[in-house]
Amino acid sequence: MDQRKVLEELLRGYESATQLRVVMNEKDESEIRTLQSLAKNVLRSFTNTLFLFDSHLLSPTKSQDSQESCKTFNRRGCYKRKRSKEEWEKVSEAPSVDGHHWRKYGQKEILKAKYSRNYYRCTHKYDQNCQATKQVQRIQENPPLYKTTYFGHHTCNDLLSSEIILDSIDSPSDTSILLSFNNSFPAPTKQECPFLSSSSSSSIYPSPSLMITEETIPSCYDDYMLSPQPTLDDYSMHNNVTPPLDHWDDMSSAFSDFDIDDIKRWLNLDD
DNA sequence: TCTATTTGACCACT
DNA sequence: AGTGGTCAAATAGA
Repeated sequence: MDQRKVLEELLRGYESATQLRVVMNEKDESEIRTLQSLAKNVLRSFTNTLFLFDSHLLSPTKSQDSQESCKTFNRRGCYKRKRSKEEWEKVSEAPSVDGHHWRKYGQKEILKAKYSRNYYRCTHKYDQNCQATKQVQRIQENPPLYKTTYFGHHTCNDLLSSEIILDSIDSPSDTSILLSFNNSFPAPTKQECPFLSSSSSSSIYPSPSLMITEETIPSCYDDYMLSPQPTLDDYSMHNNVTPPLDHWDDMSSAFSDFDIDDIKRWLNLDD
């Protein structure tokens, strides 16, 4: 599958939806409320998908082949130093909320680093043999910047990782809309995206199929992916559900890492 | 009591 | 030998 064409198509849809929104804003609001809602969902879907591409494709992934010399021991402190998993980094103003449940298992002072590095593993490491881990390190004070390095993909069945929650923003009676993913297309995946399925450990990465289904979901997951800012001070609290966004314009702030220009630049550069 | 975090120890890697 | 990744006992909190 040509990822470039997917991106270009998504960009077209995104920009069309944006224009549609502008046009609708100029009309009688009461008449087009339904259309507005639909347009919001369309635009949000494009935004979400572009966000995925932005963070997954445009951020180069270092693939680290492991040292087979690593051995597993039973004694304390013995471990496989490097796993044969992919790794990738993400730098953000806040420790990224990625929709997975992590358990901190270590903290180290790193040489020449101002801040200590925190080590996390998937909560389902043992019950579901999920090998995903991540390291979070603060790299800057003002504004706070955190570098998160992910190792391996989730193989656990984590609810938040397998479904995208896209409920309507301004219509309380609306049923939630889930954006489901399957493994139809080969594409990279990252844990920092709360809405990307990672249930497969195969080399075929999950990719959004833009299949939208309506389901009722627990309210605690409402607007999960639209959380504008995760808790900064205590990363261990990153599973908290942040308040829902009430305004359309908050969409942009919800995707601090999503840069439409980055995607456009990437498309041009690759020509 | 159960679960998550902290932290010192241990060991692989360079 | 120094550094960094992981383990697991101790501790904290719900």
